[in-house]
Amino acid sequence: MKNTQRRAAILEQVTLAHGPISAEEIFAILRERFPTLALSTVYRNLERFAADGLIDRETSPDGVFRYSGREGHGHYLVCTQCHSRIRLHECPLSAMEEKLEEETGFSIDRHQLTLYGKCPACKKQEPHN
Amino acid sequence: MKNTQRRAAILEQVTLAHGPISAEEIFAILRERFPTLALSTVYRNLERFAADGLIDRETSPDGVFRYSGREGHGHYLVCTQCHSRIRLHECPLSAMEEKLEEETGFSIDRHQLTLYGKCPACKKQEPHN
DNA sequence: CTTCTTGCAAATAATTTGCACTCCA
DNA sequence: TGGAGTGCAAATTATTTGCAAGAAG
Repeated sequence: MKNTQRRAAILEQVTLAHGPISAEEIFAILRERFPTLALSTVYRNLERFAADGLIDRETSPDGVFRYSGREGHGHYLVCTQCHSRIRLHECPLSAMEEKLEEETGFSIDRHQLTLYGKCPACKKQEPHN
Repeated sequence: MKNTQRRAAILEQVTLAHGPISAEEIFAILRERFPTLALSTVYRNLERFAADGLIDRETSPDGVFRYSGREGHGHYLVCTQCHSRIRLHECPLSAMEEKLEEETGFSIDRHQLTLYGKCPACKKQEPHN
């Protein structure tokens, strides 16, 4: 894997991002620094990183791929209205996984958990209940 | 909401399905019974059902929307190789959710949890480790 | 009848791919 | 220099939408 400026910049954005980030979002950010950057380059690198296990890929509820760094496997609580996000620090699943592996014979290698709801600010805005 | 044959058949497939099922999959099944059925009709009805809370929509790891009936909120353990699926009967999150609502002020209304790994059969097939 | 549904075809949106050119090792 | 990396445009795939015709209440 060669080391190019764009490749490094893409990976940097993933790890810099506050939470899971999409190819388009990275593209928008890096376009300023690299005016000729192609969206396909972003996709190709992200897929590469994910295949090599450098980053994680997940699908957000709107059906878009989002990538996140591996600085600690994280789960999120996201607001369905304003998309604000809070990272959860505990992962209640590690324990459960072992038990499941025994019960089912599967070998589990990853899981995705995301919780959806309304953040305090958005709750206030709609008293239509 | 009017009651049409196709609408009923689509909903039936969702509830009949073993696990989360896609629009294309439903379309393929129902095409035999309704040769003129349009894929857009399947999508429109599924979206309608989901909006009305009749069924749940989630995104599978390949980025495709999959719909599932609400006969018991369920989580799955799916094989990344053969896509076989096992439904988990316990949901370790209800307890956690309450605590999180207090801590964060969010009101949580749904969550998605899926575990990925290799099923026993597929593990055997690849001793390339 | 009158409105909700549907089929069909065309429009979007996200992602992937082919190919010629560029740049790092 | 030689192959990995990139830009660009075109191809795919999943999903959505407009509109005229069909069926349900």
